[in-house]
Amino acid sequence: MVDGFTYASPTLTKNYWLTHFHSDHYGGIDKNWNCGTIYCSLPTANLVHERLGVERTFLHPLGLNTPVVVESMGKPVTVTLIDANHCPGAVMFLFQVGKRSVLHVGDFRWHREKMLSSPPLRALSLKDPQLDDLYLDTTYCNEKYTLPTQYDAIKAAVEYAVREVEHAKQQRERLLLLFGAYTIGKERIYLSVAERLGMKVYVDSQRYKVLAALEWPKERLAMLTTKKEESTLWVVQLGHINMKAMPPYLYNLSKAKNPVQKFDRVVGFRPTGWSHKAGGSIISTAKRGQLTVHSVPYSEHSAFPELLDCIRTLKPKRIIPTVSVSKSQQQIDLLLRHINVRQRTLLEG
DNA sequence: GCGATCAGCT
DNA sequence: CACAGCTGATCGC
Repeated sequence: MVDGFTYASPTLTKNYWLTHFHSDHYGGIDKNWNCGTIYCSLPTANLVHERLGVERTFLHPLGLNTPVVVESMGKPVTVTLIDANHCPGAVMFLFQVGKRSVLHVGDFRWHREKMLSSPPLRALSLKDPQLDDLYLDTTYCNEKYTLPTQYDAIKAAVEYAVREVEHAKQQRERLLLLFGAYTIGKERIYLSVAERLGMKVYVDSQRYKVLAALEWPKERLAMLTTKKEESTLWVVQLGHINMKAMPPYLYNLSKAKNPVQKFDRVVGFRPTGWSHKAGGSIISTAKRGQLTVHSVPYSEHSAFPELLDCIRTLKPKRIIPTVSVSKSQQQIDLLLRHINVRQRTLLEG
């Protein structure tokens, strides 16, 4: 049972698998969990314990790229965790039972070089026949979802941030940079900007606790501060990066009766794959008075061309979509149609 | 007044 | 609309 905790029951199975710590995947886990062992990565296990109150005895963290054997329903199952290139701690599960192999990607952003650097996955890509079942993150399973690489999206965001800071310096403006993020996810974009600008990153104490649970190297954790005065680069929830929620950030947010203006301009960065328009520049910008919002098409899900490369590489016998399951058949048809068109083109060419 | 659950919103 | 939540209303205690 992968990411299916709302269906959990002690009679069903004792082995549960959690791909990553996002609420739509861990739903069903709470502090009273007692249905069996939850296997996951170490960062995910830390968060399930600290944020959801599950006892460590129920949590079984596993390392990456190292096959382990778990007894399930009287049969030995070999399982390998592979980095999913999604949020911190996110993994894919490769299950092998006898001759049968199943890959559940959880949520993932396919990256050919990164993923084939995992020995078990590279071995799988070289075998023939390869994979029986592929449980696929079909979030962007449509031709219209072509996204820039994460590298290019981050590069664009860094350039915009540098330009904003230089402009503010010339104008002697007090500038606040805001970066939207989920509970976990979207860290690379604000860490890259902070590194380039030589700034610390302000996070509130709750977010600091979460990020401190991710087993980061200490130099990366040391880029963070929980004191607002120590940085003008702040991380806030994604829902605050809009014209309605940003005005309060111009002012002192304390409970003081008379708010004191602290900044002349607030510039928010909104990292989301949904904002992307084909053609034109990578980042789109909206301005109103002292507020600016830069939408950055930075995604932690695979774009459509990446999904095609994934299935061409792994050649699964069967694909099972895990996102917007109501249109699952159309999603598979679309993938297969593109694969077939490409194969025909190659043959004719 | 508290937590759990759910509709509504972004 | 999707994702990954957050806010506010309602319910049970």
